[in-house]
Amino acid sequence: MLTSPSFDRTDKLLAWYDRHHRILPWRVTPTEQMRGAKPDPYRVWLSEIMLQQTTVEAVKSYFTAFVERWPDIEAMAKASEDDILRAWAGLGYYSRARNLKKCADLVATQYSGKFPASTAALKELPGIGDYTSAAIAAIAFGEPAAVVDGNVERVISRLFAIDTPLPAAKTQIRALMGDMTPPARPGDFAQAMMDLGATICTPRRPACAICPINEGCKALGEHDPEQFPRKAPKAQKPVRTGAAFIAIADDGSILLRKRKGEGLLAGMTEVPGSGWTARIDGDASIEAAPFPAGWVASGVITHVFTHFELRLSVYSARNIARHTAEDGWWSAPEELGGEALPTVMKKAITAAIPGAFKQQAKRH
DNA sequence: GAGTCGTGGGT
DNA sequence: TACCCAAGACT
Repeated sequence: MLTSPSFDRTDKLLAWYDRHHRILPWRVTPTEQMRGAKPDPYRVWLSEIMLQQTTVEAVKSYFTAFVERWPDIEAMAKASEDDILRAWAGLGYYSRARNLKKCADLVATQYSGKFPASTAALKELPGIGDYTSAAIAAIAFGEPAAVVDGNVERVISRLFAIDTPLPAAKTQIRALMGDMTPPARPGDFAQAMMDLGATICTPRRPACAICPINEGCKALGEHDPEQFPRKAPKAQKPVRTGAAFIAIADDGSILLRKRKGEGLLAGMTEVPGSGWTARIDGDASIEAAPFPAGWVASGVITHVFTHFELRLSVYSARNIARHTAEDGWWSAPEELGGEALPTVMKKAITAAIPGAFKQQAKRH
């Protein structure tokens, strides 16, 4: 008799997930769910925001620290945005942290501390778009939503050998994902597709021989799976220059200030510098100094952002009197690690003060 | 649809 | 080395 290929695939993938799912701090395993445990919408939401364009390994320690400090939405709503930004520092894409706080406030006040359960309502919340709304609805609330992230795009574009390049193919991919998603266990199915993409159907050298749904994979049968998904070539990134000034007081404190606006690194902490942007070079010379002092060239650091590369000339001066600074604040050496300093700023400070940030060993 | 928005790891 | 890429959202 005829069997439905899509049902076969869905069934096989769920069976594979039951045996081979990754163990992750935010995940409730199939076994735990069978014993009655349910995913906490707050933890699902927090993990999904952190995971946007960010590797699982990078997220783990941040997620653990966040849920320890803010165990529920009410706790996070009580926190200040600056507290959130300090805890988020280093994870990147800082608008996520600002939207995290906005969303926590909204859910706490407008939804009585309970996340709305549908993709449509979730998508209205700040920082929650097509992917995240579907992921939360499927994982936390059992809605059979089509969860499409980069992994799913890759898996489906290979299964069906989709020649349309991304992102134009996204509508078609979402429809196909919707067809495959089962009414039962939609959250596990979504996570199964993502685990498959992360561990088997990888961007390069996919392990097709051990793929649980390799049967009927069009890319495997007729093409080179590695050639999917098709993507438009990306533009090269320009190189920008600028200057950063490390003003050091007699007790070792460093002068910091807060970045304004809503764009790059908005709301984060920085050292004084020239006004570089993604599009415009800043003054890389000592003339950009915030005030006269015995500035000494302390090297040039390079930092690569998503769409441009920044070369910062770093200058430092010691024994600066505190009243010299007109704005900002002085941060003592032992407080520096707790500031909302993005990585590019930590690099600049380290160029002038090699021991400023003692790296703590990561446990694996 | 195309830009903007971080960072670290892998090849 | 110089790329590529990772559970995208927002404008």
